Amino acid sequence: MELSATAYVILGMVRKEPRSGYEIKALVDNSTRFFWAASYGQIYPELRRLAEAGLIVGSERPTGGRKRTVYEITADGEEELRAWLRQPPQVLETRDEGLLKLFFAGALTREEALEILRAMRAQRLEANARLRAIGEMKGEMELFPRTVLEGGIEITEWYADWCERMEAQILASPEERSS
Amino acid sequence: MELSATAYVILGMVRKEPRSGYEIKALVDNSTRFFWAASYGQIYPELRRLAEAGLIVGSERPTGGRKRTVYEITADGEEELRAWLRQPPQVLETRDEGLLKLFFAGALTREEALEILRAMRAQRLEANARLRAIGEMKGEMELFPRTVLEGGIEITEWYADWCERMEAQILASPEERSS
DNA sequence: ACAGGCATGTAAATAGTTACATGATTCG
DNA sequence: CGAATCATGTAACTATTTACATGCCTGT
Repeated sequence: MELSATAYVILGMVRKEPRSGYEIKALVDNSTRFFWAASYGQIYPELRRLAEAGLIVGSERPTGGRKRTVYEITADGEEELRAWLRQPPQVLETRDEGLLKLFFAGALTREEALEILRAMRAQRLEANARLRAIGEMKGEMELFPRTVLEGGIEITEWYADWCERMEAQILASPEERSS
Repeated sequence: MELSATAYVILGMVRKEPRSGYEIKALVDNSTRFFWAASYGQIYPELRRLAEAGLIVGSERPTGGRKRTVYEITADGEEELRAWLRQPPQVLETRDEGLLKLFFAGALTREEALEILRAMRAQRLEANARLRAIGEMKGEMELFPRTVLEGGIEITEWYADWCERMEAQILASPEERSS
């Protein structure tokens, strides 16, 4: 079958209750997006493919007169999801423009380099605040989503702190010849 | 001009000394790949584009009879690189299949869920070992690359530790109803 | 002689984002 | 009434990976 990881995000999101594409997108944006994002351009076509493969089924559930299709997982879909969850995780990729810039910061003055660390710190603090807000918004959460959320809160905090420490460290080190 | 971040990786890599596409790829794989990867399929076409734009210049430097083109940065290229480095970093994305699986681990037995954490821990420890090996391989490094490398070592350690803590925590918590 | 590394490149496929289009409903 | 949100979708683009092809050079 060979589904993409994004397909499994969808399977996971409709496992507990039927959801529309729009709802899935909103859920992703408040949860997995920090380690696995998905856009409408992926979600809607993927919903169609999963329905064709018989892993989910759609049904019309209009809200008032507004057209709306919700999808729920089938027994095949649940089995497929579980089989995937049992495989050891492979993908682990990061695109971090801040670290990349810091890596090349020898081409800048020290003050400009410190600016990168400050911007990075602000990024982490912002992510941290958003994660905390999500935690407060939702009342009680299930064990695993909560664990992951709290991990996100901890790691963004750690990272912000690292930026602060490195700022101090670089400030204390002698300015190197840039070329 | 609108260059991709990957173009700046190349500019940064040829800033100090002329490099071939092959060397750039090897450098990336030993440094930025942990936060910004690049494949041959990106590097070679990008080298051509950058040369056309006058940001780098290529020259033939065969090794023995083996054809080899090395590229070095131009004054325009340096200015372009520095201008980019001064812009606040934007992109910050992660694709972490482990966290994604952990997020949905409620569909598994607790033992299977713990397996995910163990696999994640192994992933971080492996990354940590590779980073340490890189640090030992290279003798003395410049301030910023070294800072970034040490940050990578610290964070992979922190993460491996988190996995361990979470394993213990989940083991201690009562098994929830999976549906 | 052969394996492994050096070196360059491309085609095809996959993944993913962005921008746009459309239209209904709800709330102030 | 107008703005925001609900809702679905697609086209175009950009990014990126994978697999393949080619061939030389070095060391065993």
